[in-house]
Amino acid sequence: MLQQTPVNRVIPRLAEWLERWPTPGDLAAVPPGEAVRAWANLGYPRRALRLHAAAVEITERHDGVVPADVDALLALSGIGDYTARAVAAFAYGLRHPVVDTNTRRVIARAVAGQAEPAPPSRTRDLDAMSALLPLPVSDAAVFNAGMMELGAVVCTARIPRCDDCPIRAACAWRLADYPPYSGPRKAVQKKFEGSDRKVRGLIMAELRATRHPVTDAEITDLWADSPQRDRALAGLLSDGLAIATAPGEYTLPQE
DNA sequence: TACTCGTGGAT
DNA sequence: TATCCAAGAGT
Repeated sequence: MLQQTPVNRVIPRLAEWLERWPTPGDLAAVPPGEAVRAWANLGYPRRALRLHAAAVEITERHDGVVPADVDALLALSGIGDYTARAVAAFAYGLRHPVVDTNTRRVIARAVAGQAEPAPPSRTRDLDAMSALLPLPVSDAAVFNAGMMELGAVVCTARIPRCDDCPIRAACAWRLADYPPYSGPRKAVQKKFEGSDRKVRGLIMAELRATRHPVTDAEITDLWADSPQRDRALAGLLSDGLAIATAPGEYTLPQE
């Protein structure tokens, strides 16, 4: 849920989710569409599908217990470099570097003296964090969490609160008098209004809103541009977020 | 590598 | 109002 989604938006949804499905086996026992429906408006609904798939994989391959091994975690659906190490470090207390967008920014500023991090690089990011990680196992997990929290609360992207920063005296960016970012510009995010994402979101909201099949006519009412509408629906079918139960009738995936 | 994938709060 | 950007992953 936290992948590309602010923590405060996740918290209430996570609470509902864990009450309904306390274990991977509980989630694996329901159709994937139920996970997509409960995902509600968290965004990127493919994550719900992958989380359900991971629950099935954990149930079948790991006796229903979330693995602690990073490679075993990486093999699960929807679990990548960040999430695998976050689970190993925060759920199991193991000593692994955990690098998210906040950590990358703190390292860029406090260590490298740059206003913004370079584009994410698995090798460079993990190496940089490994070099900072305390040796004691119990300290490592706290440090991982502390770097993320510092970036999320104090060393923020837009307006960093340097006056409140506990490491301001040692910050390389501050010591260099806040030089502006000079590296490669990150790709600008495309406009959401009028985008395929917008149309996919409209169709998904319709599918979530009812347990009856949604018809072509209802989907047509959602968006006027038919090529774009067709493209969005085809994409959802291809992703497995929607299935055709009959010609011109669609639901969330039922198995 | 570059692109795609939702949604909504903050500025 | 428009832009930014958020505990990334898959292809």
